[in-house]
Amino acid sequence: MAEATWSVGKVAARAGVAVSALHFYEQKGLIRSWRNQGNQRRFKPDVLRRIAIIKAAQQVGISLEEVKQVFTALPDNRTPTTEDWAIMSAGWKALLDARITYLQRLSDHLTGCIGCGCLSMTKCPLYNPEDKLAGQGSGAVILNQSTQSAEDLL
Amino acid sequence: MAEATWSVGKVAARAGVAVSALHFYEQKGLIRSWRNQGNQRRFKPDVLRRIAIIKAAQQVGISLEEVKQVFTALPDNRTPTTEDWAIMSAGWKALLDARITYLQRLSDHLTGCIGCGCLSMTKCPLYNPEDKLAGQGSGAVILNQSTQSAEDLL
DNA sequence: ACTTTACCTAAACTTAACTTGAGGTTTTAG
DNA sequence: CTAAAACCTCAAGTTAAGTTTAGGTAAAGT
Repeated sequence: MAEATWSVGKVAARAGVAVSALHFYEQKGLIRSWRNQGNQRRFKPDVLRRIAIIKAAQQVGISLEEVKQVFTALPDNRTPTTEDWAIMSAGWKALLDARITYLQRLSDHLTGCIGCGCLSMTKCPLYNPEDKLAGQGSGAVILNQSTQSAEDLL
Repeated sequence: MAEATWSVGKVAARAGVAVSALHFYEQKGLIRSWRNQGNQRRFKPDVLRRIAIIKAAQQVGISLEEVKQVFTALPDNRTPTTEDWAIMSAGWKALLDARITYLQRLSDHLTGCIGCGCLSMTKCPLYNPEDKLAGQGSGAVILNQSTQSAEDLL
Protein backbone atom coordinates (compact mmCIF):
# COMPACT_ATOMS: atom_id res chain seq x y z
CA MET A 1 0.00 0.00 0.00
CA ALA A 2 1.50 3.29 -1.13
CA GLU A 3 1.89 6.21 1.26
CA ALA A 4 -1.61 7.66 1.57
CA THR A 5 -2.21 11.38 1.19
CA TRP A 6 -5.54 12.92 1.99
CA SER A 7 -7.40 16.05 1.00
CA VAL A 8 -8.71 18.38 3.67
CA GLY A 9 -12.26 17.23 3.01
CA LYS A 10 -11.38 13.63 3.52
CA VAL A 11 -9.55 14.34 6.75
CA ALA A 12 -12.47 16.43 7.95
CA ALA A 13 -14.98 13.68 7.18
CA ARG A 14 -12.87 11.01 8.76
CA ALA A 15 -12.02 13.00 11.87
CA GLY A 16 -15.51 14.37 12.31
CA VAL A 17 -14.50 18.01 12.28
CA ALA A 18 -15.20 20.87 9.86
CA VAL A 19 -12.81 21.79 7.10
CA SER A 20 -12.66 25.25 8.58
CA ALA A 21 -11.45 23.79 11.86
CA LEU A 22 -8.59 22.09 10.03
CA HIS A 23 -7.62 25.37 8.41
CA PHE A 24 -7.71 26.89 11.83
CA TYR A 25 -5.60 24.18 13.47
CA GLU A 26 -3.07 24.44 10.72
CA GLN A 27 -2.87 28.17 11.18
CA LYS A 28 -2.30 27.63 14.87
CA GLY A 29 0.48 25.19 14.15
CA LEU A 30 -1.27 22.15 15.56
CA ILE A 31 -1.30 20.19 12.32
CA ARG A 32 0.66 20.42 9.09
CA SER A 33 0.07 19.90 5.40
CA TRP A 34 1.81 20.49 2.11
CA ARG A 35 0.25 21.69 -1.11
CA ASN A 36 -0.34 19.97 -4.42
CA GLN A 37 0.09 21.68 -7.84
CA GLY A 38 -3.30 23.31 -7.52
CA ASN A 39 -2.47 24.78 -4.09
CA GLN A 40 -4.73 22.36 -2.26
CA ARG A 41 -3.78 20.94 1.12
CA ARG A 42 -2.61 17.37 1.38
CA PHE A 43 -2.27 15.50 4.65
CA LYS A 44 -0.74 12.32 5.87
CA PRO A 45 -3.23 10.18 7.76
CA ASP A 46 -1.32 10.52 11.00
CA VAL A 47 -2.91 13.93 11.27
CA LEU A 48 -5.96 12.04 12.52
CA ARG A 49 -4.18 11.14 15.69
CA ARG A 50 -3.37 14.74 16.37
CA ILE A 51 -6.95 15.71 15.77
CA ALA A 52 -8.22 12.97 18.05
CA ILE A 53 -5.99 14.31 20.79
CA ILE A 54 -7.13 17.86 20.16
CA LYS A 55 -10.76 16.85 20.40
CA ALA A 56 -10.27 14.75 23.50
CA ALA A 57 -8.38 17.59 25.13
CA GLN A 58 -11.16 20.01 24.48
CA GLN A 59 -13.76 17.83 26.07
CA VAL A 60 -11.90 18.13 29.32
CA GLY A 61 -11.02 21.77 29.11
CA ILE A 62 -7.45 21.56 27.89
CA SER A 63 -6.70 24.49 25.61
CA LEU A 64 -5.19 24.37 22.16
CA GLU A 65 -2.18 26.16 23.58
CA GLU A 66 -1.61 23.34 26.02
CA VAL A 67 -2.08 20.77 23.32
CA LYS A 68 0.42 22.62 21.22
CA GLN A 69 2.93 22.38 24.04
CA VAL A 70 2.42 18.65 24.21
CA PHE A 71 2.82 18.42 20.46
CA THR A 72 6.25 20.04 20.56
CA ALA A 73 7.44 16.54 21.40
CA LEU A 74 6.54 15.50 17.87
CA PRO A 75 8.80 16.21 14.89
CA ASP A 76 7.25 18.37 12.25
CA ASN A 77 9.60 17.65 9.43
CA ARG A 78 8.77 13.96 9.24
CA THR A 79 6.02 11.52 10.14
CA PRO A 80 6.25 10.74 13.84
CA THR A 81 7.55 7.32 14.75
CA THR A 82 6.04 5.15 17.43
CA GLU A 83 8.82 6.38 19.65
CA ASP A 84 7.89 10.00 18.97
CA TRP A 85 4.28 9.31 19.85
CA ALA A 86 5.32 7.56 23.02
CA ILE A 87 7.34 10.56 24.15
CA MET A 88 4.51 12.87 23.32
CA SER A 89 2.11 10.59 25.12
CA ALA A 90 4.08 10.89 28.30
CA GLY A 91 3.49 14.64 28.33
CA TRP A 92 -0.12 14.17 27.42
CA LYS A 93 -0.60 11.59 30.14
CA ALA A 94 0.95 13.90 32.71
CA LEU A 95 -1.58 16.53 31.76
CA LEU A 96 -4.46 14.10 31.99
CA ASP A 97 -3.29 12.69 35.29
CA ALA A 98 -3.04 16.11 36.84
CA ARG A 99 -6.62 16.71 35.77
CA ILE A 100 -7.72 13.40 37.14
CA THR A 101 -6.08 14.02 40.48
CA TYR A 102 -7.75 17.36 40.77
CA LEU A 103 -11.16 16.02 39.86
CA GLN A 104 -10.76 13.07 42.15
CA ARG A 105 -10.02 15.36 45.02
CA LEU A 106 -13.06 17.46 44.29
CA SER A 107 -15.25 14.42 44.02
CA ASP A 108 -13.87 12.66 47.10
CA HIS A 109 -14.18 15.70 49.23
CA LEU A 110 -17.73 16.12 48.15
CA THR A 111 -18.53 12.57 49.15
CA GLY A 112 -17.01 13.24 52.54
CA CYS A 113 -19.05 16.36 53.00
CA ILE A 114 -22.28 14.75 52.01
CA GLY A 115 -21.55 11.92 54.40
CA CYS A 116 -20.79 14.05 57.42
CA GLY A 117 -23.14 16.88 56.64
CA CYS A 118 -20.54 19.51 57.43
CA LEU A 119 -20.04 20.89 53.93
CA SER A 120 -16.98 22.53 55.36
CA MET A 121 -15.14 24.96 53.25
CA THR A 122 -11.86 25.44 55.04
CA LYS A 123 -11.00 21.79 54.58
CA CYS A 124 -12.11 21.81 51.00
CA PRO A 125 -9.78 21.29 48.07
CA LEU A 126 -11.50 24.27 46.56
CA TYR A 127 -9.75 26.30 49.16
CA ASN A 128 -6.34 24.69 49.46
CA PRO A 129 -3.89 26.52 47.23
CA GLU A 130 -1.16 23.87 47.60
CA ASP A 131 -3.30 21.23 46.04
CA LYS A 132 -3.95 23.10 42.87
CA LEU A 133 -3.96 21.52 39.48
CA ALA A 134 -0.30 21.00 38.67
CA GLY A 135 1.23 22.97 35.87
CA GLN A 136 -1.38 25.68 35.85
CA GLY A 137 1.29 28.38 36.09
CA SER A 138 -0.91 31.26 37.19
CA GLY A 139 -1.09 32.05 40.84
CA ALA A 140 -4.84 31.86 40.59
CA VAL A 141 -6.42 30.51 43.70
CA ILE A 142 -10.00 29.53 43.93
CA LEU A 143 -10.63 31.08 47.29
CA ASN A 144 -7.74 33.35 47.91
CA GLN A 145 -5.19 33.75 50.65
CA SER A 146 -7.06 36.50 52.45
CA THR A 147 -9.92 34.13 53.08
CA GLN A 148 -9.82 33.47 56.77
CA SER A 149 -12.38 31.22 58.27
CA ALA A 150 -15.16 30.54 55.85
CA GLU A 151 -16.58 27.93 58.15
CA ASP A 152 -19.67 30.01 58.80
CA LEU A 153 -20.97 29.75 55.28
CA LEU A 154 -24.21 28.07 56.08
CA MET B 1 -23.84 36.29 65.39
CA ALA B 2 -26.37 38.08 63.24
CA GLU B 3 -27.08 37.04 59.68
CA ALA B 4 -24.12 38.34 57.69
CA THR B 5 -24.67 40.31 54.51
CA TRP B 6 -21.80 41.21 52.23
CA SER B 7 -21.11 43.85 49.65
CA VAL B 8 -19.99 42.83 46.21
CA GLY B 9 -16.47 44.02 46.91
CA LYS B 10 -16.21 41.92 49.99
CA VAL B 11 -17.47 38.83 48.22
CA ALA B 12 -15.05 39.47 45.38
CA ALA B 13 -12.08 39.82 47.72
CA ARG B 14 -13.01 36.79 49.69
CA ALA B 15 -13.71 34.60 46.68
CA GLY B 16 -10.74 35.79 44.72
CA VAL B 17 -12.71 36.93 41.70
CA ALA B 18 -13.33 40.34 40.16
CA VAL B 19 -16.39 42.39 40.97
CA SER B 20 -17.19 42.38 37.27
CA ALA B 21 -17.25 38.60 37.30
CA LEU B 22 -19.83 38.67 40.07
CA HIS B 23 -21.99 41.06 38.09
CA PHE B 24 -21.63 38.69 35.21
CA TYR B 25 -22.52 35.59 37.21
CA GLU B 26 -25.53 37.32 38.63
CA GLN B 27 -26.67 38.30 35.17
CA LYS B 28 -26.31 34.68 34.10
CA GLY B 29 -28.39 33.55 37.03
CA LEU B 30 -25.63 31.67 38.79
CA ILE B 31 -25.71 33.76 41.95
CA ARG B 32 -28.25 36.07 43.51
CA SER B 33 -28.30 39.26 45.48
CA TRP B 34 -30.76 41.82 46.72
CA ARG B 35 -30.28 45.58 46.89
CA ASN B 36 -29.93 47.95 49.80
CA GLN B 37 -31.50 51.44 49.92
CA GLY B 38 -28.71 52.83 47.78
CA ASN B 39 -29.18 50.17 45.08
CA GLN B 40 -26.04 48.33 46.02
CA ARG B 41 -25.84 44.56 45.90
CA ARG B 42 -25.92 42.58 49.10
CA PHE B 43 -25.04 38.91 49.32
CA LYS B 44 -25.37 36.16 51.83
CA PRO B 45 -22.05 34.46 52.47
CA ASP B 46 -23.27 31.18 51.04
CA VAL B 47 -22.66 32.75 47.66
CA LEU B 48 -19.02 31.85 48.25
CA ARG B 49 -19.80 28.20 47.94
CA ARG B 50 -21.44 28.75 44.61
CA ILE B 51 -18.46 30.72 43.42
CA ALA B 52 -16.05 28.05 44.61
CA ILE B 53 -17.98 25.50 42.59
CA ILE B 54 -18.02 27.76 39.55
CA LYS B 55 -14.26 28.24 39.73
CA ALA B 56 -13.53 24.58 40.27
CA ALA B 57 -15.79 23.68 37.38
CA GLN B 58 -13.96 26.01 35.08
CA GLN B 59 -10.60 24.53 35.86
CA VAL B 60 -11.79 21.27 34.44
CA GLY B 61 -13.66 22.62 31.48
CA ILE B 62 -17.20 22.52 32.82
CA SER B 63 -19.16 25.43 31.36
CA LEU B 64 -21.24 27.95 33.26
CA GLU B 65 -24.29 26.49 31.55
CA GLU B 66 -23.56 23.09 33.04
CA VAL B 67 -22.94 24.62 36.43
CA LYS B 68 -26.22 26.42 36.15
CA GLN B 69 -27.95 23.12 35.55
CA VAL B 70 -26.41 21.68 38.66
CA PHE B 71 -27.47 24.77 40.60
CA THR B 72 -31.11 24.29 39.69
CA ALA B 73 -31.10 21.84 42.61
CA LEU B 74 -30.67 24.78 44.94
CA PRO B 75 -33.58 26.98 46.02
CA ASP B 76 -33.25 30.59 45.04
CA ASN B 77 -35.84 32.04 47.33
CA ARG B 78 -34.05 31.03 50.54
CA THR B 79 -30.61 30.15 51.82
CA PRO B 80 -29.86 26.55 50.89
CA THR B 81 -29.94 24.08 53.73
CA THR B 82 -27.38 21.34 54.18
CA GLU B 83 -29.89 19.06 52.58
CA ASP B 84 -30.18 21.31 49.54
CA TRP B 85 -26.43 21.35 49.14
CA ALA B 86 -26.28 17.60 49.43
CA ILE B 87 -28.80 17.18 46.65
CA MET B 88 -26.94 19.64 44.47
CA SER B 89 -23.72 17.91 45.31
CA ALA B 90 -25.03 14.66 43.95
CA GLY B 91 -25.53 16.24 40.55
CA TRP B 92 -22.18 17.92 40.74
CA LYS B 93 -20.49 14.70 41.72
CA ALA B 94 -22.10 12.90 38.81
CA LEU B 95 -20.66 15.50 36.48
CA LEU B 96 -17.22 15.18 38.01
CA ASP B 97 -17.31 11.42 37.96
CA ALA B 98 -18.24 11.33 34.30
CA ARG B 99 -15.25 13.55 33.61
CA ILE B 100 -13.00 11.37 35.71
CA THR B 101 -14.12 8.24 33.94
CA TYR B 102 -13.50 9.78 30.59
CA LEU B 103 -10.05 11.05 31.52
CA GLN B 104 -9.16 7.79 33.16
CA ARG B 105 -10.00 5.94 30.00
CA LEU B 106 -7.90 8.27 27.92
CA SER B 107 -5.01 7.97 30.28
CA ASP B 108 -5.23 4.20 30.71
CA HIS B 109 -5.48 3.60 27.03
CA LEU B 110 -2.46 5.72 26.48
CA THR B 111 -0.48 3.72 28.97
CA GLY B 112 -1.49 0.55 27.20
CA CYS B 113 -0.45 1.93 23.87
CA ILE B 114 2.90 3.09 25.10
CA GLY B 115 3.50 -0.28 26.63
CA CYS B 116 2.66 -2.34 23.58
CA GLY B 117 3.87 0.13 21.02
CA CYS B 118 0.81 -0.35 18.86
CA LEU B 119 -0.71 3.09 19.29
CA SER B 120 -3.82 1.57 17.82
CA MET B 121 -6.65 3.84 16.97
CA THR B 122 -9.58 1.55 16.42
CA LYS B 123 -9.41 0.32 20.00
CA CYS B 124 -8.97 3.80 21.32
CA PRO B 125 -11.54 5.52 23.55
CA LEU B 126 -11.07 8.48 21.25
CA TYR B 127 -12.84 6.45 18.67
CA ASN B 128 -15.46 4.56 20.57
CA PRO B 129 -18.72 6.54 20.49
CA GLU B 130 -20.40 4.37 23.16
CA ASP B 131 -17.88 5.36 25.74
CA LYS B 132 -18.41 9.04 25.37
CA LEU B 133 -18.50 11.43 28.23
CA ALA B 134 -21.91 10.91 29.78
CA GLY B 135 -24.41 13.73 29.64
CA GLN B 136 -22.79 15.57 26.77
CA GLY B 137 -26.06 15.68 24.86
CA SER B 138 -24.71 16.50 21.43
CA GLY B 139 -24.13 13.65 19.08
CA ALA B 140 -20.59 14.87 18.62
CA VAL B 141 -18.17 12.05 18.16
CA ILE B 142 -14.46 12.48 18.19
CA LEU B 143 -13.79 10.30 15.23
CA ASN B 144 -17.10 9.80 13.58
CA GLN B 145 -19.13 6.83 12.49
CA SER B 146 -17.91 6.91 8.92
CA THR B 147 -14.42 6.18 10.14
CA GLN B 148 -13.72 2.66 9.04
CA SER B 149 -10.36 1.19 9.83
CA ALA B 150 -7.94 3.81 10.97
CA GLU B 151 -5.43 1.20 11.89
CA ASP B 152 -3.04 2.33 9.18
CA LEU B 153 -2.35 5.66 10.80
CA LEU B 154 1.36 5.29 11.16
C1' DA C 1 -18.34 68.59 55.48
C1' DC C 2 -16.07 66.88 52.12
C1' DT C 3 -13.39 63.83 49.63
C1' DT C 4 -11.94 59.36 48.60
C1' DT C 5 -13.35 54.78 47.84
C1' DA C 6 -16.86 51.63 46.55
C1' DC C 7 -20.79 50.91 43.72
C1' DC C 8 -24.15 51.41 39.81
C1' DT C 9 -25.42 50.69 34.61
C1' DA C 10 -24.61 50.24 29.87
C1' DA C 11 -21.84 49.52 26.20
C1' DA C 12 -17.66 48.40 24.03
C1' DC C 13 -13.58 45.57 23.95
C1' DT C 14 -10.86 40.93 24.55
C1' DT C 15 -9.44 36.05 23.79
C1' DA C 16 -10.26 31.42 22.41
C1' DA C 17 -11.96 28.68 19.14
C1' DC C 18 -14.24 28.46 15.44
C1' DT C 19 -17.89 29.35 11.49
C1' DT C 20 -19.72 31.95 7.65
C1' DG C 21 -19.47 34.58 3.56
C1' DA C 22 -17.57 36.46 -0.64
C1' DG C 23 -15.24 35.92 -4.68
C1' DG C 24 -12.29 33.04 -7.32
C1' DT C 25 -9.65 28.38 -8.75
C1' DT C 26 -9.09 23.23 -9.18
C1' DT C 27 -10.77 18.57 -9.36
C1' DT C 28 -13.76 15.17 -10.51
C1' DA C 29 -17.86 12.93 -12.50
C1' DG C 30 -20.66 12.31 -16.40
C1' DC D 1 -15.61 19.07 -22.29
C1' DT D 2 -18.37 21.04 -19.13
C1' DA D 3 -20.64 21.56 -14.82
C1' DA D 4 -20.91 20.46 -10.13
C1' DA D 5 -18.33 19.69 -6.03
C1' DA D 6 -14.31 20.65 -3.50
C1' DC D 7 -10.76 23.90 -2.54
C1' DC D 8 -8.39 28.46 -1.84
C1' DT D 9 -7.83 33.15 0.80
C1' DC D 10 -9.23 36.80 3.51
C1' DA D 11 -12.35 39.19 6.32
C1' DA D 12 -16.05 39.44 9.24
C1' DG D 13 -19.27 37.24 12.46
C1' DT D 14 -20.28 34.13 16.71
C1' DT D 15 -20.29 32.32 21.57
C1' DA D 16 -18.40 31.95 26.10
C1' DA D 17 -16.66 34.22 29.70
C1' DG D 18 -15.25 38.04 31.23
C1' DT D 19 -12.80 42.94 31.51
C1' DT D 20 -12.62 47.81 30.61
C1' DT D 21 -14.38 52.30 30.11
C1' DA D 22 -17.46 56.11 30.85
C1' DG D 23 -20.39 58.76 33.41
C1' DG D 24 -22.68 59.07 37.57
C1' DT D 25 -24.36 57.76 42.82
C1' DA D 26 -23.60 56.01 47.61
C1' DA D 27 -20.98 55.09 51.64
C1' DA D 28 -17.00 55.69 54.65
C1' DG D 29 -13.02 57.96 56.65
C1' DT D 30 -11.20 62.19 58.80
